[in-house]
Amino acid sequence: MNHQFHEVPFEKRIELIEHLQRFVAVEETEKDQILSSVSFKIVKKKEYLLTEGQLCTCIYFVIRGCLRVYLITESGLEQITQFAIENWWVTDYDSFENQSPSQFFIQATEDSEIIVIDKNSLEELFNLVPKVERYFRIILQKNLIAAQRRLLWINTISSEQRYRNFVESFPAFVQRVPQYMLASYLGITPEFLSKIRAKKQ
Amino acid sequence: MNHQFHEVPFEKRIELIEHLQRFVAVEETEKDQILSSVSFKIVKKKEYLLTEGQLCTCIYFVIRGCLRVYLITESGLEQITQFAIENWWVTDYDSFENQSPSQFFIQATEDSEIIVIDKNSLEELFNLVPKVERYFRIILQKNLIAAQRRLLWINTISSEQRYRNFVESFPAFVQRVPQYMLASYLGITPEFLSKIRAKKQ
DNA sequence: CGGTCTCTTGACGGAGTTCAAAGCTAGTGG
DNA sequence: CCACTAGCTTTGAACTCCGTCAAGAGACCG
Repeated sequence: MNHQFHEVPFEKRIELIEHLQRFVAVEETEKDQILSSVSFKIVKKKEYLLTEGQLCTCIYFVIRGCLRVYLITESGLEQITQFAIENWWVTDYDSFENQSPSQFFIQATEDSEIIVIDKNSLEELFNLVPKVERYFRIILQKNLIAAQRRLLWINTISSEQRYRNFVESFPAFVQRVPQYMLASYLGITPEFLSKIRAKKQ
Repeated sequence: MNHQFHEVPFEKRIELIEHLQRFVAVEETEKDQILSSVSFKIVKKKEYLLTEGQLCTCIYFVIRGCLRVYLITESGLEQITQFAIENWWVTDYDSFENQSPSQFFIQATEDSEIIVIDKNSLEELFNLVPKVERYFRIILQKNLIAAQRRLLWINTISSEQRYRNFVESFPAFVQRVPQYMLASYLGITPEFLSKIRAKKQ
């Protein structure tokens, strides 16, 4: 059995609720409503939460571990578009919202613990606890700011500077993924990333 | 008098409410609450809604016309990050949410008619009419999908293809802005865009 | 240990930039 | 309403960053 669905173990509940509390004030009764709408999943390194062609019916919250989102380009290469580590939400919003086949893969790059909400549960939850909808509005806003900042960086600074900025911003994260994945995420070839590193600053 | 604030003229109300109706079902009493929270503004070509260093306290909805969002890079060049035409919302979400000084300019590239909501009014409106918060969650989700798609394009297809895709997707829009702005938005030099065009397909 | 996956290094090529100059176009004032 | 000017677009030559290809060196896992 690769994929395991559970009730959310007690000690894991804290992580999700704590994250919600950072942005909205959640009351006890609401916590129960939230936790009964979500499930818990353990994925081993290299297992998939989503593959190309599937409908993406769920949204994922990383408790422990790391996920990557990527697609296969026309020329057959993996292009990584996102990573998700602890306290990050991730899904293919396009497929999730429009119930259209996804072009992406979502794969664990480490053994990971994930909270899962499916689309229907989430919509019910939005109606039941409007604060959750506010929370997601805020999360989406933050994701949008981050995506726009990445777009800006691509157009204004060199690949070398982008790599160095990234390492400075997320030093711990750089240790956790192989260089060829980092290169793909940064939009450069592994060879060129290697040459940048060889320059030793 | 450059900037004019008004009650929203009756015939303009329709545009905003119609856009809301595409995503959430708004009732008559809610329409009134929404419309009393917003104001209306006319900006002439080249006028600014936001300049670098200001706090971005408002969010803008374009009724007629076109806005561009840009910043000045370290090397002193204008880098355009977004355009907004009819039925698009635009703001600097970073400055708007965190009340930090903006690094962006928001400028009209045509004479434009704009609906304006300031941050406080919007937050009141979210509490008063939760459907509006749902609407903005959906709008943010769409913006995020678009931004992620742009990021993907930059990493997977050539500048020439990106330009041709853009022209095919937004043929009318290409007529409305000068080429050097389009080049900036696409992340290429005006010279290179000119050379692409000279190739005649 | 053996094989596959990952990282490094070098030679070469091409997409896109920079700089400079000339041709156009559109807005402005007289 | 025309002329003038400032701003926009085009063209070309030289250059640069980064990708491609190829081959070898490490590193990790069964």
